[in-house]
Amino acid sequence: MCKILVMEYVTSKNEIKLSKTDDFNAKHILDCGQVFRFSKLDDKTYEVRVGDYQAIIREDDKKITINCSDNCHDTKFFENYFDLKTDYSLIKNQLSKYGVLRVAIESGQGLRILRAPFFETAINFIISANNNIKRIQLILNRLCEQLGENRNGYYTFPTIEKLLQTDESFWRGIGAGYRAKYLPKAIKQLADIDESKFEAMTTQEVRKKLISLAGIGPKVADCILLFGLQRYDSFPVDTWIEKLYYKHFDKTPLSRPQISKKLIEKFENLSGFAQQYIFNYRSTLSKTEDVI
DNA sequence: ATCCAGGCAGATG
DNA sequence: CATCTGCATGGA
Repeated sequence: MCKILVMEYVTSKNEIKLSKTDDFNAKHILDCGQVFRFSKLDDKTYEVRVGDYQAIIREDDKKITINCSDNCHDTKFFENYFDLKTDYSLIKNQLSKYGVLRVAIESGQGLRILRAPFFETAINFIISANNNIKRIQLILNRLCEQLGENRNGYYTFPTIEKLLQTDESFWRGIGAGYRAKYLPKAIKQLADIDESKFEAMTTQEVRKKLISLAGIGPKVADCILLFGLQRYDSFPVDTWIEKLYYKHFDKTPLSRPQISKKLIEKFENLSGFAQQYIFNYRSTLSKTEDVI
């Protein structure tokens, strides 16, 4: 048993228990487009899969329980994945000074940015381009069913070795569409990257490197930076963020990279967190609404 | 049936 | 530098 200062939680074997808190909400964590391999099992239970591992999250009246799959051996992987040592009350306080964010923060209580593995995140977001979340999930589930391992109840994410063997027709076959033609190339390029070299690089330098890879442009790079490399001075701007920007920030037309730049100047090192609260707020957009 | 989704690559001003 | 076009697929 161990006890941590910030968000109180205890661990034993493969289980994490935290008292009911405003800083952990499975729906908000999973349902805001940073991760795609998850399922809602019932009203109080979610399952999330990442790499070789799986976790079951149960939200009871007074506590939240995270059960990690046996192959985790302990709870360390998911303690890190859910970033349990980061104090979100601090982040929320800082961001609340921006009036426009208050409602988004309030409605996104318990949202957390995951510390997802770099390689898997890169593949996920190459597939995400000009796609929708449902279909991204569909494609990734097919990928794992075909190339991952069946661990009695869930499929793992394929190894790099397996992915290096894929060709364009494989990706077409699982519904990746036109993204199929650059996925095999991107996988080879990603496999050649030594992630530890990023540590000495600025966010802009890493971003430039990512954009040089097949199928990765500014937006996908920003998602990889934020979710896979914990670069919180990133602000991915997709169609939803663009609409919300015009609705809540400024009507003046700008390109997406310009919107991103402007919002990073505003939110600085908390840009990524601000971005997720805003993205989580996208459900408030009605489909017929005229946004410009 | 038409539109759209966590956009990118390549071509053209 | 900015802007324009083609691109696969499945759900609404």
